[in-house]
Amino acid sequence: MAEPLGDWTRTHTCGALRADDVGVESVLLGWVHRIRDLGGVTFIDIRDREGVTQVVVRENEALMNAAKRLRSEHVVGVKGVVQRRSDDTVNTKLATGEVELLVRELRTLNEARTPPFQIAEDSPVSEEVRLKYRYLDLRRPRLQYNIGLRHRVTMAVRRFFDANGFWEIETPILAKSTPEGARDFLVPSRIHPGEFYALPQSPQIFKQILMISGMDRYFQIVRCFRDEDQRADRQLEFTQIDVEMSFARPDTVYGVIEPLMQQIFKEIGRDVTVPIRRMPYAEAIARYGSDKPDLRFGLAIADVSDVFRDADYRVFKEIVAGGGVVRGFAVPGGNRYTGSQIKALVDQAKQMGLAGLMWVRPGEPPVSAVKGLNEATLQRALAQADARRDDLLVMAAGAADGTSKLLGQLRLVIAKKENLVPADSYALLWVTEFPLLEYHEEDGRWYSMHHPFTSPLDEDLDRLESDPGSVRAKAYDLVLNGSEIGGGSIRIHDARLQARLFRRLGISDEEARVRFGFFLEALEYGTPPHGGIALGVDRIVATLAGESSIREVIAFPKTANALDLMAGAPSPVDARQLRELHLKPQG
RNA sequence: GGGGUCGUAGUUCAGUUGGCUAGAACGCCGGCCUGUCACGCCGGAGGCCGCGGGUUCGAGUCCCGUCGACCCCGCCA
Repeated sequence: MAEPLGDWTRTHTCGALRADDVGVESVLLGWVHRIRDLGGVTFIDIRDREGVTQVVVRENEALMNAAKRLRSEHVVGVKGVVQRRSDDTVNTKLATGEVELLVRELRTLNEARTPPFQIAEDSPVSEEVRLKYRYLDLRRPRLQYNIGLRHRVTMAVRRFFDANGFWEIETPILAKSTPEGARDFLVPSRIHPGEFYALPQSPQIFKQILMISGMDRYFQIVRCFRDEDQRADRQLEFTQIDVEMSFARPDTVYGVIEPLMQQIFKEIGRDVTVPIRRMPYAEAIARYGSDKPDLRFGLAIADVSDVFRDADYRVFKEIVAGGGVVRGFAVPGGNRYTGSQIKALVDQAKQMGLAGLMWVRPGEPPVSAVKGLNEATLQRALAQADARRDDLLVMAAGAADGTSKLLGQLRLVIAKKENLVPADSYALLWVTEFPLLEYHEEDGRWYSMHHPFTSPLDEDLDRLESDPGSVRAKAYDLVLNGSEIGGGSIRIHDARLQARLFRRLGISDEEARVRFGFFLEALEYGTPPHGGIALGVDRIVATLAGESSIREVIAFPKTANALDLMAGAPSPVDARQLRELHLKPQG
């Protein structure tokens, strides 16, 4: 039976009491964490967000009876006196473990049904059950920590930007659809039949306009929406730290974001060394087969094409002669692999799409999968790939980017399988000089790799029409442990260049006007050079929390199937609502 | 859109080749216990084996469909 709180005021949280408080009268309010009923004495652990405190009920029959009726997760208030625990009963696992509260009054403020899973521990529970009872899961230590960490990170971000002259400015959630890019979430307009707002995929155009508006330095911790399929690191709605600066070069952006990352990592007690390493996109692809290389471990890919240009191995020789490459990397400790282990590796590679995987085992003489290769060739390959005595060199041949990308995937698989990823380590990296454009075979046109407002590198600009694939952009990604946690660019601030780029993208002047007319017009009213970046809060916090899914750092996430299992969204709506919005169900 | 893993007490799981009267641990309920802190001890309740079909003398187990969770590919300017 629930009792009123009455005139009780909380004097301490459940994480507050210390030896200094002995003798103090205290009121604690919280949930029943655990009960240990020993017959003549009952210990109750009371929990709130700040911690757990042990309270003791004894000697008072009415209190003892009341305590008997308590169950896990009931909400209680206790009033009593703080007393020191005897030396042999101090609990060093609790921050409050030197003291306990001797209860004089007990109020059951609310009862609780038996929860579907244990709250007091992070015992394993299926994600389905956890998501349905998210409010209970959020009480457990793991999510309490994660959500608290997220709060500390976003607060650190706000403090940082405020201290550095940035204004937090809100941009519309009901925005205009820009079909380029991800699928938009559409919101039907009641007032304008047949017309729609779109939820922002990012506030890109608005923040650029804010630069035109002379806001100079902007940031926003902002929700973005993309109606695409989910992943462990992707939700329909996610949160970005959106940043834009006037008069910025890439270095200006790095110079702001690097100390920001230092502040963020401080929240988990980690230092970040600045400047953060930088690597051009082309190198990332060649050496790691990825535009977001995980640099917590080695296994860098080496090009050994030269070794095979004239070697007695027709397959590789012909590939190299045809403009292809031979690339590979050394697997640390791979020299001790048994034949079946190597076969498993080769099978793995084939499954991932490599035509074949050649291997060389160092030794005197080296042993190779391919017969007829002379020792000198093998030694040269081993040396070129920097393979050590106990390594195993694996190589593949084919087109440069494709081969590296597949080797890059193999690299990740092997690193994971061989435990080569150091626990508790963080590797930050700027990937720079992304290509401006990429060609899509399906419709035979060029698309922006980042977005159509990205500025080309000045020195590549004259190839925009003649060799668009070779034009690099003033675009950069921030990579943490092989995960893309941010991306940005210097923008085009010249209306003529912007129009030229739209033409390159096959967007007619007419089409550009319909889609971005207001923005193109704005560009003509004195746009400062500007640029910025957007960082993924969910991914950053997940990595800092050691979580592999961003669902663990979002209070109310959706499932991979885009459902909110707790609230039951999405759901059908009344016919009346549809009518007001001028919508008709299909079929 | 495609591929993979999974679905059995409240929870996490076990359940050989089809033979089950479906088990364990934790949780839950009752009792005992005056220094526990994952308290301990004794006892008890609890199952549409996700759902719908099929094969079979017989299905938790095999087959088909479906729903749901997770992972991956496509997709994510």
